[in-house]
Amino acid sequence: MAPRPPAHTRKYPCERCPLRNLEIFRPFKREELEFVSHLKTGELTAEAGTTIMAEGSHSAHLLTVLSGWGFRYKLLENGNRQILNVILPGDFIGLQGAIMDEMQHSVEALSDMFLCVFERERLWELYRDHPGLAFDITWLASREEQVLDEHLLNLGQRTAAARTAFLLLFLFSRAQDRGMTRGASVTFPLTQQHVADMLGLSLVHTNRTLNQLARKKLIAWQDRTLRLLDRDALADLANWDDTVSVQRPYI
Amino acid sequence: MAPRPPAHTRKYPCERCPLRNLEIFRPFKREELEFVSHLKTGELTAEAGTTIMAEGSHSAHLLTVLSGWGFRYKLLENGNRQILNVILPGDFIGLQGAIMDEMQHSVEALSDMFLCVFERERLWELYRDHPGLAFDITWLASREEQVLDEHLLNLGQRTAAARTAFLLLFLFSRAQDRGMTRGASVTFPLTQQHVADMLGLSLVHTNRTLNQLARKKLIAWQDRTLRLLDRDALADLANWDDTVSVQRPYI
DNA sequence: CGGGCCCTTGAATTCTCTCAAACAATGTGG
DNA sequence: CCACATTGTTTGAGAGAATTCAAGGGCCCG
Repeated sequence: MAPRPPAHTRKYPCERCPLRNLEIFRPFKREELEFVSHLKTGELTAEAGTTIMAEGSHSAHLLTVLSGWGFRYKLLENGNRQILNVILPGDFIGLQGAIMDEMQHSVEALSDMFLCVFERERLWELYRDHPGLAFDITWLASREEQVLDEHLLNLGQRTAAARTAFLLLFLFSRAQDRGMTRGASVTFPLTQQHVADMLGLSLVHTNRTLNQLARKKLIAWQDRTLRLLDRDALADLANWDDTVSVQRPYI
Repeated sequence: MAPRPPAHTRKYPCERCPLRNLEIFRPFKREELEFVSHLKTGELTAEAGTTIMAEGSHSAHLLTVLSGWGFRYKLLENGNRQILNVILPGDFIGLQGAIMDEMQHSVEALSDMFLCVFERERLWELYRDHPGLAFDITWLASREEQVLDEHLLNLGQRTAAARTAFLLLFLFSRAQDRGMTRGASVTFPLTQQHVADMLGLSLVHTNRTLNQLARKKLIAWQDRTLRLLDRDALADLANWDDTVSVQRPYI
């Protein structure tokens, strides 16, 4: 990472952060905005397929996603991969690495991504001087915990079809909150292998399950575009609560 | 919960908190101890089998476990239960309810438990006046996230035998850190149904898998006592990293 | 003694995986 | 423009894993 460039060279100074236009994100107070702007040390572009953080490293950076898709994962010795969650705009990356000693998972870009870079060392200043922001970070960690709880329930207790329906609804509505959908469609950068690795299913079985959902006209997925054709039926299949998304903070 | 009793009626005033004797827990600074003592509003005894917090409620309390075992879980409409994690001394309960609007999971006591009660409303004071403690809370949330990541990997990518071995090692070493083991034995208040609900396996299959581990002389489990007979073989089976536990904070 | 809870076992069924092969779409270099 | 490699999807078939259903046993407690 280059040393901090003058703020005016930033593509997205915090005052014009693209996330600020989305209803899903809670607006900053003025002094918080100033502090976050001061915390920011750079910007990062990652091409699809790039590893952004590696398990075992203790990254010097905290990142906030401004655009694009990524995912967090862990590998087993035998090469099996478990995708832990998909990462979307507003998500905060690297907290584990900043708080514990090292990252216990890796992060990879699914599409080209644009990210905001913060110095890990300054996290302490944030806790000391901006309890509201500290609270926001805890909010984010707590929300991620909630999501993981839901995924655990999904893997442990649902059948392959329900599990898949749940995942697609989950990803779609997260994308929707971020203005990345058009009607019932999203540009969807995952492959079936990613879905399989997220659900703990084999690729073959994932394929058959997806085709089964497509045959029943619940979804259509071609050319990197996912369409939810019958959201109610999907929600029903997956026991999905269609609760309204509340505003969330970001850093 | 009774209104705050005078501090001297406490069974465990914070200065004599039983957790302070355990190496696994990071000691407080003096002023932190004072503040936490002031934050504490009571104590709670829960009998085995009691529901301590219910999904959907927005509990007024934050709890720290002083002794005993419990678990967090979610239910599906069909009655299926996913146990998300086991709760042991030092664990902090109810953060989700305090930060988001309501709890998305329930908590039940596995054995008799003794807990420390904090007023949820005062959490904000903690963030405002004690950034070190705020950081500790984030640490705990972040650590729980890490554990959930590991469980997701466990459910998604390991076979029943490896999954079971992993869980037993996980629980045993957590109990060990808290001084609850004697040699290779723990008093283990879970039933096979709990293990099944934690691993996403049926009771019958869990039983067969446990018996298989017992037949291979890796474990012995009778009379609420679990013994790890061959920890190396278990670790090998489960791809277990026997990393030394680092000190953790508590509130 | 009866009821409840937990563990155990057998048998049949269903789900999911692995192996193997083929196909489509895309991009590259010759 | 074609041959070829690469990546992602699809299908069939057989094997293996895990589930369900059913029943019995042990133990504790009222």
